[in-house]
Amino acid sequence: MTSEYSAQPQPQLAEQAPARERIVQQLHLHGLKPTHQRVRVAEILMAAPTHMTAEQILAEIRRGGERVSKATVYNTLKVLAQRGLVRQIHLDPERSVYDSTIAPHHHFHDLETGEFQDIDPNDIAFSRFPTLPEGMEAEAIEVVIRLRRKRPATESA
Amino acid sequence: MTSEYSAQPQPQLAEQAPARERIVQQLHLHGLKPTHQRVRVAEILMAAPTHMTAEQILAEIRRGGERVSKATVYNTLKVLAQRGLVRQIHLDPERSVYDSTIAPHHHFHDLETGEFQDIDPNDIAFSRFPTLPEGMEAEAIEVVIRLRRKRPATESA
DNA sequence: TTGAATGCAAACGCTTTGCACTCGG
DNA sequence: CCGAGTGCAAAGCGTTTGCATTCAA
Repeated sequence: MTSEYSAQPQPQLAEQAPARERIVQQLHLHGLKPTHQRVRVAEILMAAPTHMTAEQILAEIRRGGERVSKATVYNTLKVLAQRGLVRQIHLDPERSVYDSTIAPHHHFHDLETGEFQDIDPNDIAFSRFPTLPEGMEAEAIEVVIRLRRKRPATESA
Repeated sequence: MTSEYSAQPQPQLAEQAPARERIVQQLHLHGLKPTHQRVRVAEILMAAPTHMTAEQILAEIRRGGERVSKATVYNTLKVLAQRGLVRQIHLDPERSVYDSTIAPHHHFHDLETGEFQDIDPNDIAFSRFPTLPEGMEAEAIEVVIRLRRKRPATESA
């Protein structure tokens, strides 16, 4: 039950194992000092395509007995998002969710668990699309499909 | 520069003038005691298709010199949304926005002003759509087009 | 060494809640 | 009249900020 799946449009990464080193490199490349805390945050979020809240990441780090402050997690996530290493999404009413997949894509939103799941951008195409307001361009097109458990209906035919 | 436009799929309302009375009736029909404050909130939000935050509605009521508490505006909006008279949308990172159009539709989101604008559901159609997860059904399909002012690019051709 | 990053707690902005007072039917 | 609704202020929750301390280079 690993959470590895590789359907996302990512450049084929090298191996997964020396993840920490790749993270350190990426942070460097983006002008960020790879401190212990930053590496941990990035590592947890970017290990596989997922959607996590700041609190979840905080909990995950502390679960391993390591020290981090809430502020650092929030600040780190903000910086990672600013530098384009992760993406902050605003589809949850209560909190920000960070998405490790930065390429454009869409989401299923399970209304019962609150969880998000990626939809491959190739699985959605438009046959009709609105004219954009004068002088504007689309920075992003986001489709959210809010899901509910099908009510155990009467099976007719 | 009135904000009236009627492209929305609403049942053709009677006149617009005796709005207050219609509001009072609607509140009654939904089991809500039509107090002065509730009528004002509903009136402001439901006068025309718009998107407003609780603070904007509060300000609008007070602008007319009337008394309302912030709590009442929030509570009223919550109740109106629960009863299906308005719709609460969660596409803005900082706050809830209330939408007077309850029929399913989509949104333009102006990233510079933060404003939302409705997209007629007929202006969007899918030619490819993902399979929903087993046992789930789509409660809503929301498309958000995040807009940015086109940068005054070089006019080629 | 030394500026950048961290930790802690206080501050913040939006929203909800507790409780006494008031109002609508 | 009497319970539903209101107002106010305090509490809650997610997130940010100020400042002294610590750390990576």
